[in-house]
Amino acid sequence: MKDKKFTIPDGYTSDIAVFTITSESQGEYKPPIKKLKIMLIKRSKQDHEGNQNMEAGKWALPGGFVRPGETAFQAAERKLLEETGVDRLRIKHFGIYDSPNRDPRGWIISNAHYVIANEAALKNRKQTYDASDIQLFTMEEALELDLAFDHRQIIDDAIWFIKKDMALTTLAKHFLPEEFVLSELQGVLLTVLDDPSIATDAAFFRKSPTLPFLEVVSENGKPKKSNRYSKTPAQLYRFNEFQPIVSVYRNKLKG
Amino acid sequence: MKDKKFTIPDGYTSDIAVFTITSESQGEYKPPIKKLKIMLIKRSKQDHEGNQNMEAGKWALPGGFVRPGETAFQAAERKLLEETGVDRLRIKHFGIYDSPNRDPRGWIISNAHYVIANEAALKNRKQTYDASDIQLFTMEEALELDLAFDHRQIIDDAIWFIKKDMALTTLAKHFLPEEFVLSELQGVLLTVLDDPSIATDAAFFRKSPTLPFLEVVSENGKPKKSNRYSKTPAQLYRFNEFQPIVSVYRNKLKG
DNA sequence: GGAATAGTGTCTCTTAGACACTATGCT
DNA sequence: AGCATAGTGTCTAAGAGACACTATTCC
Repeated sequence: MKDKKFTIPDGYTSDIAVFTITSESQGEYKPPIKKLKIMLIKRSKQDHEGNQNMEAGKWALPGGFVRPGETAFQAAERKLLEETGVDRLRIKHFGIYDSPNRDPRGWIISNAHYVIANEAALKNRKQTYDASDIQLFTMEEALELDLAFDHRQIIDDAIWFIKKDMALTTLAKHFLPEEFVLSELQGVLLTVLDDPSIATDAAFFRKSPTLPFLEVVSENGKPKKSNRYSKTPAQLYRFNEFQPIVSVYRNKLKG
Repeated sequence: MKDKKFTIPDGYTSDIAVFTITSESQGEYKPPIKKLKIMLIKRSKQDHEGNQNMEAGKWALPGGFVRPGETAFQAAERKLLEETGVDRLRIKHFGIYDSPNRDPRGWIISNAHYVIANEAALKNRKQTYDASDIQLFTMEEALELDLAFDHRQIIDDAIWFIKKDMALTTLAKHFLPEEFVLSELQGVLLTVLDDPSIATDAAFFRKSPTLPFLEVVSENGKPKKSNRYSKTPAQLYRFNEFQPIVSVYRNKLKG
């Protein structure tokens, strides 16, 4: 770079809020209790190159510096794998944090991403040189921790984006297996949304089959059912590619 | 900064897509023709400090380098004022562009923002040292220009965000005067959205008064009317603070 | 009266929401 | 049979969409 008349940042990082929904079994033929959780790492004393780590001992979002030749997005993919052993997840950028004093090391710009991990995908998470511990926390737990940098703010914002995307898009599909039963979908939605049309069984079971982005699963021309969460076999559904669009000028509203 | 083990970007910039809706009068007592336009600047040969400017002569989004002690957001406000003389507008961040080869000068990270400018606010726009020309373009015109850097992509994305926010939020209010008539709102929405419930007069005029984020304007206890666009006086409305929320699991959908 | 914009009356069909009811299969 | 989950029947009230109609004002 020839022209240095302007000032350049001291660092460019990517942080990732990894969300999952855990299922706690309530016994056979019962739907499990689902909870939204976020994965955080405990920052170790040194990074994997032997340098002292800032904010060691505090809980933080996985993430780190973007390398040259990389976009923040690619860095997020790489760091997620490096720090947690988690791979092949959809990453979505949702914000940028560039306040000059957010990091004591200098002017560090952070890209915030969120990711939905199927609970199973997190099973092979591991400790790394950068993280002395990795754990899942509920939203309430996470916001009470002593968090590094401005990660509390980032997590707050991430939660808001998850809720918004859950209501406005078919995001829920990333929390579910390919084929699922309506009570599973209901459980996922209820971890984040609070709406009578979802919480009321009669309403939800009647409405769901008409949703254009859901379709029933068939096998040999017969509707495919599962009794994994109930004694009565329940219809299996899957998401199709339909991208719903809503508008405040068309529909009934909630404020 | 003591630790330089990682690589730092060569620059950090803010770009702003300034949108406005122009009104072309069709004569007295007629609603004007409204069009969504974007303000672009023609990059001059030198910047205001006398340095050679990259991509001179091409059309580009207003924007520039973020200064130390500044966030990208604050830089967007400052550059908008510097380059266009436009002030006091709401700026919204919508994306980040950090591909390593997007700018020939090096690894330049750009924050993309959009802004809604009332047409009147753009009236005092001016040429500056950085911009040899400033003009408004329709979306079709803008996407046919020879645009600097990856600004075509950024503009494409900005259009998508404007459409989304227009449908999902009360964004339309920033394109309208404080008090407005339903046909004005309809005109604004139709520049971006295409929906029978908006385009059909009977449907739109019946639905609008029930929208919770709109309220009728009164004066001395009487409904306040205007005949600026019609011979028959039309009711004036304003937006209130209601923030509508929609969900794909509740409402009728469009794909 | 004619033209143009701003609405309203009325009808039909669909949907939301509530509540009671049936269906299935394990123990 | 009892229990828990998965639905359906039926009613009511509200809303969407279509089409014709009225209302106001200027010329």
